[in-house]
Amino acid sequence: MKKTYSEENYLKAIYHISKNENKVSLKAIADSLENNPASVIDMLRKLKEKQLITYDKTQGAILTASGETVALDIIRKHRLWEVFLVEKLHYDWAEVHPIAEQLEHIHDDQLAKRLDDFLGNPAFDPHGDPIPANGKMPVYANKRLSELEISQSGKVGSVRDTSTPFLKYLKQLNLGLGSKIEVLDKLDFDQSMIIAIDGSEPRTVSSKMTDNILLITE
Amino acid sequence: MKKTYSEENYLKAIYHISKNENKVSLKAIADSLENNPASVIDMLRKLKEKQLITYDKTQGAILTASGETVALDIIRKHRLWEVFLVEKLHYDWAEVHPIAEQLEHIHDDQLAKRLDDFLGNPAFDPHGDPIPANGKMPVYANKRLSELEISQSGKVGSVRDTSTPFLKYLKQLNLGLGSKIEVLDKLDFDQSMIIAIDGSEPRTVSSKMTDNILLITE
DNA sequence: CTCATGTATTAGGTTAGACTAATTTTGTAT
DNA sequence: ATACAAAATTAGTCTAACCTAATACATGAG
Repeated sequence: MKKTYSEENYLKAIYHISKNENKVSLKAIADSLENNPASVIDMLRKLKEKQLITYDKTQGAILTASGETVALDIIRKHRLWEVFLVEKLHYDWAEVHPIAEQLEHIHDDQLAKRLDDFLGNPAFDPHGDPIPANGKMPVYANKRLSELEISQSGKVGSVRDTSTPFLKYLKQLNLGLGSKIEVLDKLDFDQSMIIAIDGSEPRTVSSKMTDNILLITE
Repeated sequence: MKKTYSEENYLKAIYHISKNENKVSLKAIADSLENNPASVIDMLRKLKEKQLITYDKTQGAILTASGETVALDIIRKHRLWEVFLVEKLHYDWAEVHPIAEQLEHIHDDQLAKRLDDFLGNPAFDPHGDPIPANGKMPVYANKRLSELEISQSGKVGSVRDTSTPFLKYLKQLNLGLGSKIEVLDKLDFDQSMIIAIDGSEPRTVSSKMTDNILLITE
C-alpha cells in the first residue's frame, strides 16, 4: 500500500519518540512535527485505520509491525542519503539533514539497496547513527550515559572502565548489562547526574561514572 | 519564491510541449500531464498570477523568463539524476525516468551543482538529451530529420553526408544550416517525407535525404 | 476533594490540487 | 452560412492535510 509523504513523517516521528519516552503522546507528536494537536489526532486515526499504529489516549501511539517496517525503511533511506551527501557530494554533516528529509521519501523498490551497495554498505550515518537493515535497527552501545539529556533513557550495553573497583561499584548500584537507566536530573556544576536504575529510587552518580557507561539508545 | 511539486511539473510540461508544437494549448498540457482540462486551467491561472507564464486561449501558454528558468532547473536536475542512477547505481536507462521524476523536485541551493561536479559535468543524460546549464538548454543537432513525426519541426544543425552532390541538392532545395523544416507528411511505403522548408511550399524528399539531415529540436 | 492546568478531542474552516458535468467558444466541413 | 465537433471555460465537489476555537477529560497540588 502506498504511503504519503505525511504519513511517513508521522510514522518516523512516532518511532523516534518511542525510543526516548515510554509513551508516545499526542502532544509529543504534535511538538515533534510542529503540527497542531487537532491535525495530529486526525492523522493518528488514519494511521490506525490503516493498521500502521494502535492509539488510545492512555497508551499513546504504538507502531504495529507494518508501521515499524515503514518507519525503519524511511530512516534507512534518510541515513543512506546522508552518507551519500557527505561522502560523495562533500556536504558538511551539519547541512545534510533537511535534504535527506526530502530524499527519504523517494519511492523505488531497488533504490535503497542500490544506494547501499554504491556507498559500500555503511553501518552508520555521518552523525554516527546506525543505519537500519533487513527491517531492523542495529543495536549498538553507542552513547555514553553522560551524553543523555534529562528524561532520556537507555539500556546499559557495555562499560569502558573494566577495573574491579568500578565493576564492584556498579554491582552495588544493582546495575549490570541490560539495566535500564533514566536520567532524572543533571547538575551543571560538576556534571553529576541523578538517575533511576530499572525504575528504582533515584541515585546520584558522578561524571566519572557516567562517562564510562555505554548505553543502547536505539 | 518557493514552487510546489505540481507547479514545477506544469512548467516542465509547458517547456517540453513548446519545443514540439508552435502553440501550447490547454488540451496539450492536459494530455501531457493526464489531468483534466478543468484542473489545468486553474493551474494556468495560478502560474499566470505568479508571472511564470502568460496564457490566453489563442496564444496558448508561454513561459516567461522566470518560468523558463524554473523549467530548465527542473529538467537539469531530472537529467543529472538520471545520469547518477545509470552511471553510479547501474540502473538500466529504461528504468530511471520515474525515479528522476521524483528526484527532480528535491530542493537545495547547492545540490545540482554538487551533483553535477560529482558526475563529472556530463553534457548528456543517458537518453542522449542535453543537460541544461547556466539557465540555458544547450543546442545540439541531435535528431535526424527521418526521426521526426508528422507536424514536428526543427532547425538544420548539421548534415551527415557532405558529398558535393548532396550539398548541391540541398542548395537547390534552398536548404542550409538554420533552415526550419516542418514535417507535413510521411509516406509509409518508402519512408519518404513531405516537408516545408522555412514555411515555403511542400517538397517531397527521400529517406536517403532525411537520414542525412541533423536537426536542432531543443 | 476540588480546582487549575495541561492534554485530548470535537466541530468547523481553509487551501491546494484534483475531479465531473454543464456551458460557451472556436474552428471546420459541407 | 450553418451546424457540428473539439477546445476552453465555469460551477460546483472532493480529499488530504492542515488550521483555530471551544470543550472535555485527567491529574496533581493544596
